[in-house]
Amino acid sequence: MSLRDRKRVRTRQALVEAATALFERDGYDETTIADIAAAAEIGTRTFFSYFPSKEELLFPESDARVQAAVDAIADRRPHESPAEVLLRALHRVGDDSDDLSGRLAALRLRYIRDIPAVRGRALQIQTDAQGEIARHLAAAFPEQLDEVGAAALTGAFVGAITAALQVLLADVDRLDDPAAVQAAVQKATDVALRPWATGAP
Amino acid sequence: MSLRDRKRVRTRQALVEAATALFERDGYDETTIADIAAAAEIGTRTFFSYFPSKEELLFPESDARVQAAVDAIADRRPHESPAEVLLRALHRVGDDSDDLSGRLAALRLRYIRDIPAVRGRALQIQTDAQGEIARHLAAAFPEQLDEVGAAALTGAFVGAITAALQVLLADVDRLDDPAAVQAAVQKATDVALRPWATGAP
DNA sequence: TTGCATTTCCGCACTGAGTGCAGTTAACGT
DNA sequence: ACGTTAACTGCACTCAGTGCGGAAATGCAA
Repeated sequence: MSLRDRKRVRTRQALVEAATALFERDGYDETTIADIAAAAEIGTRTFFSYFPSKEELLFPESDARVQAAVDAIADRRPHESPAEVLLRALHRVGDDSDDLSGRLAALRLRYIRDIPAVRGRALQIQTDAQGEIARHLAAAFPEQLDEVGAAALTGAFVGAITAALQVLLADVDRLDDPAAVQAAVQKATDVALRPWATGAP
Repeated sequence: MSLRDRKRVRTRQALVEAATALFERDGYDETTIADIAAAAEIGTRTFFSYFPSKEELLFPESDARVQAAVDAIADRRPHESPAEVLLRALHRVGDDSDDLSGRLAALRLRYIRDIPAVRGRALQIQTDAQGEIARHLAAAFPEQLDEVGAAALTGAFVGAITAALQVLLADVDRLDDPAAVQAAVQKATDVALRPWATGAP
């Protein structure tokens, strides 16, 4: 890894940290990109060569989570059903929960609730990830699933979990308490997947 | 209904029509709010007292569809299960398909696919509608569903249909052909709900 | 019709996100 | 050490969206 690359990674990291601190101190809307860039000691214009928009600062590693799910699908054992594999994949994403502690994650949860632009972006990312997972799932089970069926199955699981989680998190006032959030995630998956737990299709 | 109110409705309508025409002619990004306001013969500033943002022009009656679903839930027959009622409600939303013809609807579908800001807003609206429907469903079946369970059920259905539809619409190049779109919607619901069709929970 | 209150309209000035361009700086490979 | 390539950054710009204050239109009562 070259000096250039290392520097780039370091600057990117600095931007996320600066943004986290400023968001915590002043709030999302009150923090401008110019502020963040200044705090990370780069020019305002340069910010946009690291992140295409302000919202993206809150989702710095969304690719890695998708990758984890895709890997989980690839690791399937020969006798597993599509639903079982998908469940394992989604579980692995949820377990990526060093992400649930962390100040940025707490901010993210709060802003997904409170700030429309962030919620919109989060939903987009989720939809895209869902599509990617569905594509891999279909590829892994060519006999049992076509693209549409895989999308429907994935959409049902993700939709159920997300919707349940949204209700549960609405009541959590301390979004920076990892235990509370983790408990909500646990309960959401339990409730959402109960219908499948008995007689899985 | 007073003159004031009638005028307001007329102006709102004029804005949607002007926007539709300009979007069709020049494209979404190339059309500015100033253009639209000018075409509807109001000041640029006044636009924002009719719509809070440019995206909103594409969703001028999202409330009505939610209301249709809520009404469908209220109309339940005594023996119906939550899933059955929900299915009927979602079906009624899908059948609101004078919306599938219409130039605005075609633009909406295209832009949901192609323009991130519009996709984000569409997902937000869907999520909110989903939550509203789930709340009413829970209220209609207090013995069988709590808020979380209702959200999960609704999320599963909507998620499945939406995901299936997205795959199917990706292949439709003529989004302004109501028959093709209607067929995709039909197939999406069929595929998505097949797992429930047999042994419904 | 007149007069007054309320609502709507709309110009102005402003902030902040995001882009294109062009010049400079810094890292890279040789 | 030197030319090449990529990154940095200031500048000028467009556009979305907001706050404010005055002007115009509408509603209502006398």
